[in-house]
Amino acid sequence: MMQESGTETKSNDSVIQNGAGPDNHLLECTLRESRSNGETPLEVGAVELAHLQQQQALQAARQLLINQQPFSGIKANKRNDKHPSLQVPVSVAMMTPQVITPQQMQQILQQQVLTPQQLQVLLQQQQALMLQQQQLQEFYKKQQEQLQLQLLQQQHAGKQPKEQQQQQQVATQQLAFQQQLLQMQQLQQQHLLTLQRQGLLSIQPGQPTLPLQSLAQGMIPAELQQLWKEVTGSHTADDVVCNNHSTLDLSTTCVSSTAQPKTSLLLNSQASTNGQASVLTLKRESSSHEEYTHNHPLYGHGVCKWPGCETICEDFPSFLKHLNSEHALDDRSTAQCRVQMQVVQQLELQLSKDKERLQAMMSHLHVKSTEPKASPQPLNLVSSATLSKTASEASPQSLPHTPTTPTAPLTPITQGPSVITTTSIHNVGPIRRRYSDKYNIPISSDPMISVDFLSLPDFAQNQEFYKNAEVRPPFTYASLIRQGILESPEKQLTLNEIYNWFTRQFAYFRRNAATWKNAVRHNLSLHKCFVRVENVKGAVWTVDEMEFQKRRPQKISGSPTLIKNIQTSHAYCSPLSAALQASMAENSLPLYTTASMGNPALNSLANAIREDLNGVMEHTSSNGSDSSPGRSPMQGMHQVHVKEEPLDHDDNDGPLSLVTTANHSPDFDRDRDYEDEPVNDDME
DNA sequence: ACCAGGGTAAACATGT
DNA sequence: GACATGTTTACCCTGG
Repeated sequence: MMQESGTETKSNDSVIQNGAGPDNHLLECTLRESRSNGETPLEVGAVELAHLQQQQALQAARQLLINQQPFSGIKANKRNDKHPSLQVPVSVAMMTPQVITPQQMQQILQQQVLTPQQLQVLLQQQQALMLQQQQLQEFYKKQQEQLQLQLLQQQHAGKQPKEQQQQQQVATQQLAFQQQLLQMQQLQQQHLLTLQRQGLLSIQPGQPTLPLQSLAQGMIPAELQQLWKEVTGSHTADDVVCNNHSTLDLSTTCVSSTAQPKTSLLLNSQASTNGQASVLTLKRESSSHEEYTHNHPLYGHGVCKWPGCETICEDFPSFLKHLNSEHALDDRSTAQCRVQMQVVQQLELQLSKDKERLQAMMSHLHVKSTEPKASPQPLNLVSSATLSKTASEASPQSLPHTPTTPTAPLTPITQGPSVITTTSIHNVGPIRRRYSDKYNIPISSDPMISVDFLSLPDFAQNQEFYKNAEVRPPFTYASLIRQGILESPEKQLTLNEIYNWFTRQFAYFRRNAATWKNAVRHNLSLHKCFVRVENVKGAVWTVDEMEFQKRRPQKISGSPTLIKNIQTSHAYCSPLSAALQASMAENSLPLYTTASMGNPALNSLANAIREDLNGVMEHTSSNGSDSSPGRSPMQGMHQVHVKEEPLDHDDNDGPLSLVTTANHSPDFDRDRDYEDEPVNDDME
């Protein structure tokens, strides 16, 4: 048994590494490549860039999806280690970090300039973009396959007009989707630009390509329109007339005769390089030449950033010369500028659509983070005021050291599929006091609140977040251990299984295993609510729910905050009252059956009962011998001690039979009274 | 300042 | 002896 569990632990550890390591590895690789790209004078075409960035987004999206499942993500991570993204039919070149990589998001976090709401919105927008890109990419691939198939057919069967038409249609569709992909990419650029403009994201010196391209391609339509007016003058009116839409839909029929067709944009054709933007450039140069010398939107890394140009200019004067000569005011440049405006406009529209879609998705998923109500912040998105300290707490790197190290790096928060809701937090168990306030959990401004548990649906919902986000769960070890045990089908787990549960449910516990495992063992031994039961297979740990309830600090009546929260927070949905539990136990009901736990109605009822009793019993606990603040008022009333009878329960599979006893130790921990547990003594 | 709860580290014992 | 498991103690931090 011991050997077996030991093997399990080892394999589990390896799984942990596989689960967390490749992920980081992938991200690090992405970052590295991005940075190396920024330092490389060579450039790739926009299409290739778009493909690569879309693959990045795909990777991230896959990661998000994969991580929703406990173990599949580990395998997927392994797969990601091999960089399957490079198999896409694009030339493998340098990657420009125009997709907001997790590192960048982490950077944002570290800069502590984002409010949680902002961050949440950004993350979700990014996620939505990634997913949409994935869809487009898949569709694009299908179109590509179809095109190739038809090409083959054509080769064998000879060319026929219909097939040619079909082929053309497919090609057109493909181009359209390519354009969509490019637009998605540019949307992300704009997204990033918005971040930059808001000062939320600073671009490191090693990544000059990013801001330049973003600036070049992510201009706000209003600015472009103004620019357009300045540059084109009388042409503007024609544009408006020409537009089929009220916006800047500059179709190819509208642009001038020398205008590039739509495909030229997405294919990044080597359009002749002369354009009217140079006028503006000159205008700017005349005003503040120095200012734009190193920050010209159209110049970066010795390369002209005019769309489709990429002419190498050794220095800024040569670039200016090139700009004046090649991108002068002519129809072609005008057309290019129009196309760019159109792209920007469509990006704006796309962004608004994506926002709407995001809202719909969130409302569908009952995500509460964007609710306008007070302090609906997700757990991981702490307020900026407390970000630093919380970050150190939440950082997996900070796990081994003491909580007094606020300088620890911020946790790389991987965006999880769900967001922590305040209601569900309290369903788990006691919130770790020192973290609860930092996490800005509105409901628990009183750290002594003891709303808890037995709401596995809610808990599972939050678990989805913690499975992916390396955020330290704000629950005590005892609560987590208990949750893990109660989630097990037999309400009992071996130590190793508890370990596995931790690593499975919390990305945070996939690191520093020695630390938290020690803490788990410590808590198991320390807290009386955890009962060790030996059977043939070995020792398993169970939860003495009454003991667990006893430790709950009860200051409900004395806490105006709590009272207020109770009134305003729909009673936390699910805590099962101790009274109800006791009643169930007395009636030989399966205390921890999944049915009872998964019944929201029952949980609500239990919660109401519990709250009422808490309020009533606060001052009626007549057990004078127990003045422990950790004692629940319920215990004075019931004095029911759920205890295990190992002799009665089947060694193999049967759930533990629960009998009630009348006596128990009042203290939850420290004074663990083993006389109360003759079973264990007997067994040991 | 004190206390309690919680986290972390570590020593130690025991069993495999 | 190595390792897993379990117990215990000590120290620290946080919040009341």
